[in-house]
Amino acid sequence: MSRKGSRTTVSSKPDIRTVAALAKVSIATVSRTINSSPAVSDKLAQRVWQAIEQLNYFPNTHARSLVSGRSRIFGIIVENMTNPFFPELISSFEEIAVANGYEILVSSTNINSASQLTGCVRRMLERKVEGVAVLTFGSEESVLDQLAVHNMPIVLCEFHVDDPKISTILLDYSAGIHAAVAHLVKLGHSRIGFLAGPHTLHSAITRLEAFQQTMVESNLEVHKNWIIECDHTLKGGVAGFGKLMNLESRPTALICSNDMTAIGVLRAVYMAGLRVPEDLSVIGLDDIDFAEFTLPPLTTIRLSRVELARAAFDALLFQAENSANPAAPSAIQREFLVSTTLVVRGSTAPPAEEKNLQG
Amino acid sequence: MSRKGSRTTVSSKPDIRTVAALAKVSIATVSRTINSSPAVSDKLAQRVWQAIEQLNYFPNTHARSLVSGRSRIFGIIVENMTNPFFPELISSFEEIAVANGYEILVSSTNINSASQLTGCVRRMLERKVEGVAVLTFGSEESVLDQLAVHNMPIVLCEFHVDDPKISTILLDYSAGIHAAVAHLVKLGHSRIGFLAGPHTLHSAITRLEAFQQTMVESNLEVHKNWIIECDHTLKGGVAGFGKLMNLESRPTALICSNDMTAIGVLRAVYMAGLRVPEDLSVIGLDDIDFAEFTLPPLTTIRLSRVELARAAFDALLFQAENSANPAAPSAIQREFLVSTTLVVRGSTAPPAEEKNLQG
DNA sequence: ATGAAAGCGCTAACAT
DNA sequence: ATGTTAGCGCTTTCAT
Repeated sequence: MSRKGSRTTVSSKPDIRTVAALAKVSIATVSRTINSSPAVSDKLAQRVWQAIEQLNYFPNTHARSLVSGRSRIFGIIVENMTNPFFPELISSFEEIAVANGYEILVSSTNINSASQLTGCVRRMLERKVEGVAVLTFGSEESVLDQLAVHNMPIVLCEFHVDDPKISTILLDYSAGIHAAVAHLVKLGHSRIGFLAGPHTLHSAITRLEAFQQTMVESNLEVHKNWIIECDHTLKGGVAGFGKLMNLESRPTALICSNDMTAIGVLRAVYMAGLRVPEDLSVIGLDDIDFAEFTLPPLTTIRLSRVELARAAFDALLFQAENSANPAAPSAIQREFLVSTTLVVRGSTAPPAEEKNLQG
Repeated sequence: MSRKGSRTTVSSKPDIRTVAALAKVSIATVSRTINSSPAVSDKLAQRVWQAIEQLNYFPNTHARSLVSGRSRIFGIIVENMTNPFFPELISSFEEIAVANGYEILVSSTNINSASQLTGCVRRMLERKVEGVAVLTFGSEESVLDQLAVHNMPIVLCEFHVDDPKISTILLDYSAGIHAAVAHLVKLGHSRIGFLAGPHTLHSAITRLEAFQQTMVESNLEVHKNWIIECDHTLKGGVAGFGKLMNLESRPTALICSNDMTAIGVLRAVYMAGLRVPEDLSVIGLDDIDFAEFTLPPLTTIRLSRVELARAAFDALLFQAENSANPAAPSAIQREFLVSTTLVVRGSTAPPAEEKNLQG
């Protein structure tokens, strides 16, 4: 037993045998105690816990995983960390996972790069994750194929896959977009444009379609020129607004496929010498933390990260428990719904009476 | 039941024995091949790789970790995911780690909550991480003690700890802050304020001290009233500017302890009906991705996430290799330096007095 | 209710 | 250069 400075060092790492010896029980009893098996008497359990505490013992998860076949790790794949939506989502997912005794393995590599994708899948497989949340919002075909081959439980957004191991989270964009359009109409807008996400992204298409349908239902005209494909980035928003400025006839309000695009628009409007919301009303989608602090504060359609993370985790946990327990045979929940709500802030106002964008 | 009797089907997950059987070699040869041991003949190695590919085999990291004592996981602890600096930092760290065959275990729990802290340390210990990067920038005493007890290799920022297992990353704030002050002076400013971070944070104090020293060196007066303690958040920036507005005599330029504070100031200035940079020049610190897209684009002192992540990873890897290899005895690098540079954008300009401004 | 013992899939010592 | 074998620390039958 050595001592170093003021800090006492643990002599050597205790294992389950050390604990068993100190508690004067078998290692099986220690294992049962750790795993809260009801088959341990209070008396022994207490002795074991005391020994564990005294030795500062932590079970080795690698050994546990190896023998039990359960790693207690979920993978989570996102495309792009530069959009704060994803860190926020991961953070929520992590919190829920940890609260449930799970660890997460994050992969944020570019899904469209074949080599990176293979590496990402490989990491998941090697670490023996029990399931993967593919939160790339619709650019996941390739990763899906690779994972599905290995019979991996998966949860993804937007669309259904006919595989009992794959669950789906449906995002109710319509509700939020409907509220957004209604909000604009109430303010007096009828000339409403939409800055869409990349058409290669399922979710971007779904959002656009929800907008179009809402417009039709609201008896509002959808100008083709006012629907512009952007790429869900700040720069994309700037570029999208640029295209709009080149038009002769322009909308008085703009709904953006995500907040990053909307924030880019905010900036581009400012650089153009115009003002939000006086000259143009802008609505985002996501409600990232920053949205509250833009100039002006962004009116946006909230897509709850917590709800989404919860749904993803539940889906995966159901699958994992199901796989682990042969008793529970089939009918597990494989579809989850996440709602959206409008959050009104300062980037929307009635349209200018006299002048509009062509001031 | 016999050990591996009916394990002939390709459908069930292949293990090292399956590969060995198919390649007609021993499992040791398979293991050596996987680990690129030079002691395997090309001929056998090729047979093994072929079998691996054919079977779609992935080694089980839990088994590897268990027997080798090397988990190939590094922990990373950050305080607060709402500041984009940290996701960006984690992302860089992850990329470097993965490129080097490591996985990362992120913990973003609140370090000041004792229970959360214990949980976080426990996770690191249970998953047997080989080292932990404590990137909380100076509020880490408690986590440090808990980890150090377990003789865990650690890397942290700002300050030295007299422990061979603990490495330090020194951040050269002075360089960047010096450049920032020089930039302001050149523009004609002499009335420069500083929105500091929380005084409980080592890095915040270091930043403030660097500012004060730079001011003295530049023969500029440091007004006590112009040094305001904020909390490194957007809201903190808003509040900090509010305090400044209550002063009779105000600075014409403001350096903020981080970008979030600066962005908060940008917003508060706008809400107060004033303008950046005409009425107030603002400089941030970090250069988060968003800084380029604020209104106006933020002049800021860049603290490279990539450099920082690289330093943290290297420090940990040195320690891990050192621990694993008894041959390499002592003198490993335990100090790393990360530089800062000024990035001039649109939030700085000559002070109003020097310009011919209308109204 | 408790313990003894058999591995989980792999690496590393030791043999050859 | 290749194979044999003994565990890594734990969970889980199977006995008792």
